[in-house]
Amino acid sequence: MHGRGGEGWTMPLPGGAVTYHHDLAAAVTAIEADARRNPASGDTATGGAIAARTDTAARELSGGRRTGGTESARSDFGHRHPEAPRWVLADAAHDYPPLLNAGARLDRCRDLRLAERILSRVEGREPPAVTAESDPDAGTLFEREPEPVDGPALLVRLQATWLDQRRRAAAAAIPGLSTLLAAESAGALVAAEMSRTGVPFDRGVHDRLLRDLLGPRPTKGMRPRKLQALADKVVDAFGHQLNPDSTKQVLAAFHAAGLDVKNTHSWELSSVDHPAVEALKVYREHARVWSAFGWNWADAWVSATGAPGADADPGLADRGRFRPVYMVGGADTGRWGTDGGGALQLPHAVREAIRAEPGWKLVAADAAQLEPRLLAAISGDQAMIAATAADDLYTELAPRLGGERSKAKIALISAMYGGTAGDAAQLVQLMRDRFPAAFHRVESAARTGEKGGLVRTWLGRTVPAPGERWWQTLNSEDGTRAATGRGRFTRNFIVQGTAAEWALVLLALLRRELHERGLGELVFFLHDEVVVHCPAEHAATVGSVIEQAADAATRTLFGDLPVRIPLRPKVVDSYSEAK
DNA sequence: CGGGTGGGCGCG
DNA sequence: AAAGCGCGCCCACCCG
Repeated sequence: MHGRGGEGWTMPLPGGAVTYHHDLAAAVTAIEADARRNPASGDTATGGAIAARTDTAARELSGGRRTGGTESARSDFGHRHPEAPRWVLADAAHDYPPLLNAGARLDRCRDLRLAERILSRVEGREPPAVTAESDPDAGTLFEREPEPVDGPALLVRLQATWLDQRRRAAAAAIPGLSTLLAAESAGALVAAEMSRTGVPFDRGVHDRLLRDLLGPRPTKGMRPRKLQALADKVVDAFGHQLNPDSTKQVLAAFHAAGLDVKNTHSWELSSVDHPAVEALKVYREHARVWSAFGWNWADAWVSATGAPGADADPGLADRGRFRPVYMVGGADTGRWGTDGGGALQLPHAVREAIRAEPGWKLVAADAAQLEPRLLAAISGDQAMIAATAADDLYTELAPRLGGERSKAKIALISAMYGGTAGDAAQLVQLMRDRFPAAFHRVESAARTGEKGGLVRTWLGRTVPAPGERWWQTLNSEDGTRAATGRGRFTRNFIVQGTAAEWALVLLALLRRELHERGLGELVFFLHDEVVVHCPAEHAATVGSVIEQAADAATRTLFGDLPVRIPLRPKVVDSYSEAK
């Protein structure tokens, strides 16, 4: 055992002994280091009030089954230290930040909360709320009434939960599932680390952008000067007082002007001939920047860099870090969401404020046409897979999909989203004729969804089962509409969800490589793009590391299938220069 | 007054 | 109830 006398308890459990440590962060650091010095010591078990490592976990998820098949090798992502601990956490979003604050970094983990959601949906159920349990003998974290436990009792519960999940994952017999669980958990570590690191942000640049757009920061309760001028223009155009923020008042004003508009969406107003339209559009665009990403937002979400001496250096006085909170798997498709900070909706108008610190660079990389490339892969459509060799998939496919790049794009996007408007329906028919396998893949996902069935991503993430209400409305007009809507959702789910898991594997690989080679910090992730902040002299290396990580992610998911998913890095000083 | 909903729009 | 998927966040507005 690695538990040292007086630091905690050790107890034998069905899946292997676990040790509880009073000072978990210190234990983590010591055990991680020991695992590197002595990779064979995989039978050590330890843990703490919020984390447990089991020897069963270590064997199961790393060395033990490596010879038995490709699956565990995939879930290790080619790990250099396959015997290293995989920490079992009830909820990394809650449990990992304190460890980071104490200076402990986890190499890899199993996040029981995230795994529970994936497994529940695989089983066609909704995940229960996360609870820490009272009765240590009763079972898993996710049963019975919530009542907090800690110390050894929680360890027992963690152990039981892990064993229960392991059994259910095996019973599901989905080849990619353990890879998905590992990738989701790696994402939880990345998210916590990125929130802690933060995106390098220059408040001086942000203030200048806001001043150019809105005028100086107003006193509380007032509109900025330029925004007020836009509001006045709207009022003048209508010829009477109204609040441009009020949809109701704006709609009434258009009706009073004799214009029969159903709503005030910008696309609806595009066909309306009235002097207020242009002013209103500009007003709303600027008002959004002000309210959602203005000075108040920066006050709330941008904090000190944490770098020593930064406060003393007047040249760095405006420097800070944007620290949003990410929700791993926040969307049903597995995409991340944000719980404050709005990181995933950051408007281009303020991206210039995201700047590398002196002597450093940002390496921003995005995957071009990620979803159609993945559709090619998951459908096995040979012709479309061959086309992924091209840098621009739409241009490559244009001769076979309507002749122009823009038409090929509509054809593919409409096939993936279920679009029918305009000439989409006709272009989707071209998809059916030229790429039948890809077409059939999304069509069958839609049909399954319409009938209330379950569809899964490539690695096995599963769509939520329809609720009772859905079945009750089945033979009504509401039911028809619900079925159509669910078909569109499941159609898109298999593509968007597979893209999300490709990105998770990419993050896992990139995180480890950057850390092991000490190249830089992962600071931002946005569905299909990543940003690394690194010393200028490492920027070129980081670029190739990103490209290699993308290739490795593709191989992890699809093996030798000749699909190509390039991630093109760009070295910049400001995020606004990317793309 | 506080919470919930809908409109509108930012991002991919 | 949208041009077709997934989100978050702000405001106005409505309700209790």
